[in-house]
Amino acid sequence: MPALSKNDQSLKKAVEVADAAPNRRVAGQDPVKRQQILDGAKRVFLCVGFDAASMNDITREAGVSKGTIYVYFGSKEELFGALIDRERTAIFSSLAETLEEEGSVRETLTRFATLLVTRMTSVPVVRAQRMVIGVSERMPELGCRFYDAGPDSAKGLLSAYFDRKTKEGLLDIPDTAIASRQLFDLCAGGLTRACIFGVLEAPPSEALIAETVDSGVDMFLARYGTHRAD
Amino acid sequence: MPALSKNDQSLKKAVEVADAAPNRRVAGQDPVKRQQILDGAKRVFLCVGFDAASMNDITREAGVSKGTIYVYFGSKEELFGALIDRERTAIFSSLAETLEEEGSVRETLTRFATLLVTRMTSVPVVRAQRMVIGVSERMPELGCRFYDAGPDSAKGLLSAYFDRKTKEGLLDIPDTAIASRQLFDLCAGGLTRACIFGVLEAPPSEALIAETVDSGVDMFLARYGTHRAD
Amino acid sequence: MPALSKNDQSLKKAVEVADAAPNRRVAGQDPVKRQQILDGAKRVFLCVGFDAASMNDITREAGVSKGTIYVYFGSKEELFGALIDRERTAIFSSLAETLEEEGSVRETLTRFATLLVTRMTSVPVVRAQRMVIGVSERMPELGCRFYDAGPDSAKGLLSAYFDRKTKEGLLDIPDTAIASRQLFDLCAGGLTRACIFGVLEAPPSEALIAETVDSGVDMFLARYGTHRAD
Amino acid sequence: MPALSKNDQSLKKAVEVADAAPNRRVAGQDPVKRQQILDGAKRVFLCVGFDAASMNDITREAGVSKGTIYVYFGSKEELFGALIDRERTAIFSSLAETLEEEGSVRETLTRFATLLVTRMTSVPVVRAQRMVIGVSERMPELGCRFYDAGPDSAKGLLSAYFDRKTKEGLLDIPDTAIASRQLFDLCAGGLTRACIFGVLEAPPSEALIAETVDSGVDMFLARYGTHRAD
DNA sequence: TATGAATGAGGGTTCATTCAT
DNA sequence: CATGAATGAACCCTCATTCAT
Repeated sequence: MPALSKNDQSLKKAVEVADAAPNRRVAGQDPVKRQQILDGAKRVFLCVGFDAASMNDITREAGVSKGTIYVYFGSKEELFGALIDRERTAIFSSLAETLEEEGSVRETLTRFATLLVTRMTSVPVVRAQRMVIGVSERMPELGCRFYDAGPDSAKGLLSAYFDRKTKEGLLDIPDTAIASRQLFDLCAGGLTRACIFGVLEAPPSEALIAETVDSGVDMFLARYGTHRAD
Repeated sequence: MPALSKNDQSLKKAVEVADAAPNRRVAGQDPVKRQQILDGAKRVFLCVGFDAASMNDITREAGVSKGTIYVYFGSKEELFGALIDRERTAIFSSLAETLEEEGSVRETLTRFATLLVTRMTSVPVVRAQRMVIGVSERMPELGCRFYDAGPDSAKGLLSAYFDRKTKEGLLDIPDTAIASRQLFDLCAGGLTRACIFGVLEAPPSEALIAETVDSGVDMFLARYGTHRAD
Repeated sequence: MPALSKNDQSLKKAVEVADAAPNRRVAGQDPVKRQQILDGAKRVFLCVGFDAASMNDITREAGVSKGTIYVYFGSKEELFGALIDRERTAIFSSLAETLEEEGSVRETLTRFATLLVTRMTSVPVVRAQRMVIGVSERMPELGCRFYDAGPDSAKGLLSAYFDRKTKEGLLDIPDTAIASRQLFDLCAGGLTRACIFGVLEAPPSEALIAETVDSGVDMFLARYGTHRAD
Repeated sequence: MPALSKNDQSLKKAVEVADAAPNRRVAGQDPVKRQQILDGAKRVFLCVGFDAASMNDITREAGVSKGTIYVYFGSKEELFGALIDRERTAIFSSLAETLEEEGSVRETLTRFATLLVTRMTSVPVVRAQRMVIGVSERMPELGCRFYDAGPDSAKGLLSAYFDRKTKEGLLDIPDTAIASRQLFDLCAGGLTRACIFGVLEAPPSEALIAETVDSGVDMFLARYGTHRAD
């Protein structure tokens, strides 16, 4: 069918252009190649850390030449920073939704904390945190960026939620900033730290996460909950 | 000339013995030299981190030769591990005493937690943690050793204290292992993490520590305290 | 079919010609583009020298693409050689005229030598000489070309002038080739060498040039001048 | 026999110390190894110039490891500078003596200039000059050092000689600094420049040197000689 | 036994050249 | 035909480790 066929082609072309078609060449601007490099870098950095990772390894793993990497990223540090930014975004995305869904305060906090700790203790996230920490002496802004947009943003979401629930009379929290940090520390802090130090070789089991989160939420509500929290 | 010759030899030996201090020298067994090497290594590692520290720097700082270091420590990694073991011991020493001193449960926990977080967030300890984490991908057992004998041992002390106070009726804790981890996370976890990521450029102020610890102990006692806890 | 085919070809050619602006485009034959490349190369080479100049810099400075440069010049070395040839021509052009103008032998030689040494010691010419010398181990023919068409051609002009003046009885020169080299060395050699070695950071002042040239011409005429030379 | 045996050993030790025995190890202080490195560097630098010479090539040519080179010389530039200093010293040594020997002014100047030009146009000296010139844009002090201690020192010797002979009435030179530069330029300048540019592929023949020097001295004495100069 | 000079693989980065577009 | 993104060898230099003394 000619007409449709024509439309199909137009559509395809439009999509390609929208996708920044792989054949369009602008130095250091091809997003596919950029992701390819970041993927290779991720595999190498996650395995051995920043210092022990060599640009040669990344070259091999990413399947691009060394020169190409330097077109997209000015230095090893810049490449690392871009990688961390990308990963951090993925880690902490879509946490907010869990606070919007219906349910009691206990249910909501449990749901939120469970998702948070599951992510924070996943293998790649643990490795990412290790790396960021490992270089934070030399690249301090990287640690800040990771922390601010990561744990801190999670706490920001919580604070807003606490404000809301305090107004509704379901919680009674004098300082929501402190409270959100406490919930974070209680539920996610310990397991994350255990993973980061390598004490837990694998991510914690669902049961362990549940136990930890439940204990944490118990304690949190014992302190801040009103009789209507459950 | 016999007499003179004998004197010469005696003199020489005496000098050697004097030089050798009271210790018998067996390869890699002189504890003074071992400490000397570790002291030098500490200065260098803390300043620049594991990867950036060169054995030449350590050699210079320790005042011993390269070969000697390799007699005492088989590799750079082994040296680093030995250093971390020594430092960890120092960091968590004498915490137990704070639980033995008199005072209410609240006072005791506040005292313990304040000392703990002060140590955990001191500059050298933060650096040590960063380094351990940074290399834990390559040296996994190092992180475990640090964690087990560090945070975990602190929790062990707490658990024993909680058992005692639960028996005395001052606390009501169903699972003291969980409770000790919770207290640790509430009081020390957040500030330590902030330091490790470099968000806090300097150790937290006494006021911030006090606020954090007080909030944590408040919450802890809201959950586990009996009417007799204060 | 001939007719149609012919038309097709004509059409195609017409389009090509239209596209190609007034110049016929044959690979590497557009003299304007060639000069454009050489101009860019000159700026870069003079600034940083042969080895430190990157083809990327030249590309940027010349405003043409990398591939285009390689169409016009087979390699970096070839490009450099072409540049030097062009510059050399400019450096030693219009020297001949100074020998044609009227004036005594002393005046003429002084005029000629002053112009010569001024040019030889100008910043770009000094840099060009340095570069040629610096690569002459790797590109021996380049040095020859520069020398033959440069200093040597100047000497050629002088020789002819000496022949003329000897016939006129104003000079008495048994070997004009030797004499022209001597005048060159006396007047231009020393200052040029000082500039090339960097002992003179800037080109010599007019006064220094005058002094040098005057001393040189003095000596020259003391040897070769007749009583009628002045 | 004890006594003799003892003497033998002492003697051996003394000799070792005097020779700076190859086995005496002080980092970067073994003069034999230092010369070995310089010899290797000389071969490589002279062949391809500064930029094109790679430290790996020098490593191979010198028969020492890369690390060792960097113990003796902090960088490629420092190594190059040391090499040039060594060569320059050798080039211009023992020129002074030729001015002390007996003979007429003409004979003395001819002797001095012949030796000077022979050295300046020898293959290694030509190559050394090329290298120094090639890098003088980036290492200006190197060119100065070479020039000052080289050509300039030769001119210094000449000036002193001219002063002496002027006092003796054999020469009549108003400005001996200018005169010495003139003699240098007349006799050595042209041939040296021809060699440096590669126009003369091999050092000039003895005949060519003699012709050049004779013409130069002729002219020099025509200008500055008194009737008693020969 | 303690020393430290020597090793050489490997570090991050640059750049002349090529070739698909 | 012009373009410039991609290549990858080669650059200078560092440093964990060894071993002759």
